[in-house]
Amino acid sequence: MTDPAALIDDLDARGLVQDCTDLDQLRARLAEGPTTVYYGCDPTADSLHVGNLIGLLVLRRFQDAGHRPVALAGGATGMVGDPSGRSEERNLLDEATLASNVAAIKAQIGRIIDFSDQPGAAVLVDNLDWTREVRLLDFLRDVGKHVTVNQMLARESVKTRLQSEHGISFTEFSYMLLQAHDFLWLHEHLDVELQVGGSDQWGNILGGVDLIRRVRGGVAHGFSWPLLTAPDGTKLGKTTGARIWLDPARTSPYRFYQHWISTDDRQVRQFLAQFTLLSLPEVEAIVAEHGASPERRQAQRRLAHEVTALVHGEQAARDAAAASAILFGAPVADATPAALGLVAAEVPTRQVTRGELEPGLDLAELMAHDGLLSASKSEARRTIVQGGASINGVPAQSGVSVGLADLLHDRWILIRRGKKAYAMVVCEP
RNA sequence: GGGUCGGUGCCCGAGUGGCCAAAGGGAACGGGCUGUAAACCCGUCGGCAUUGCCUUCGGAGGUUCAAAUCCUCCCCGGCCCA
Repeated sequence: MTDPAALIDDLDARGLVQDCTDLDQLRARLAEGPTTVYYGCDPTADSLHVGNLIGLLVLRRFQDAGHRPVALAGGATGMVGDPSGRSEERNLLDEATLASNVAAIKAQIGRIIDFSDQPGAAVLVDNLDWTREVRLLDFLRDVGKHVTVNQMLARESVKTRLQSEHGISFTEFSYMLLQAHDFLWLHEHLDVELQVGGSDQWGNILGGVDLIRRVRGGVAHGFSWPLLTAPDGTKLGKTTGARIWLDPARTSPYRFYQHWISTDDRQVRQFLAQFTLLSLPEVEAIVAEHGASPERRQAQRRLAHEVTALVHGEQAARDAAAASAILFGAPVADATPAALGLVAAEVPTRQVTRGELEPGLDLAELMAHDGLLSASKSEARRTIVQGGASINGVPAQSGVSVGLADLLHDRWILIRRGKKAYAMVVCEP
């Protein structure tokens, strides 16, 4: 992508531009030469999730186009809590938790963006570094004076919360000022001229753009991409537990891969464009091929491979694909030891000894153990009663146990719940 | 600070002394149909246990044979007033 202006067109064509301060002005600025872009995420957990992946990939696209990305881990803003997209006040995290979260997140960001020591190399910052020492009076005078409460109240996220019975604390209300201050600081110290974020961040981004103009008389840009939606276009219930994490300890590469495999036809083009680094012509070719025979799920397979490789590496993506082929393909009983070993590495496992297996282990007990496949024993039992559980591919009856006789190749037992959830019992010889 | 309304299961929300593990909706989960899809249909949806038992309705006490429902105090929030 040698033509700098092409970057914006590319982002636009990928459906990544929802709002922009001034698209033409931004194009013109990018045409002048390399700039510095920033994207931030708050360390609310010890891992990022796929929602953050879009932002990291946008930074990556800028980096690939010759610009310098700044990734911000919000050690300070995380202490306050962003009210955007939230119907209720957040629980505050303590400083130690936040610090370890920031460390974990930094590692994940490093896998998507290149921080190596080269000209124009990416920078990773933590806003706690410059926010911790800010004194309250200075902040009120230097930042607060430039913003009217009238504007702040007009914010959609604030309005919603004002109308809700939970209200909004001053802490969260102040969040937008902190983020605006971040942009200002980055503008002054790292020459950041552009902030990007999901559309829920649009108000916060504009706050920073305004602040920079008022305080420095400087020009800064911002744009946002649309938030992920459900296949039918409705809002995604993001508070539900269905989050897909980048941390392999939270979401195994196999589960991660499967998440993308399950993509709805209606969204597969969008996801290929937004979650992979494939060129748009490639994406269109894949989509066209998929359209010709959707039942083959070629687009989903490619999507799953690309994203898994980006986050977990090429080998992990291949292993996940191989494991999927076994679990959704040939009868389990025919699987080779090598294949089963691969599966065992990709799905949740339970180690047992021959001694434990000898008298037989209750299936429901096994499925519920440490949440292996079910949240509770009752839930596991229900699944079994409903015919949703199987041992080595054979539907399980209520009350059955697994024992030494079930071992495949004298080592493994494959348990399935429903159509997609697998776990492996591993018996060390 | 005063008045007033409210805090129910993952979420929303009914319930105002026993028939309440608690209506209804959403989410989620299992089955059917399929393409590891969508839509649709059926079922499940606090926990443990083979009729049953245990823990839940902001928190702590109390009244009662019996409380999510009544009383007291406390915590949290909305609205109005100051």
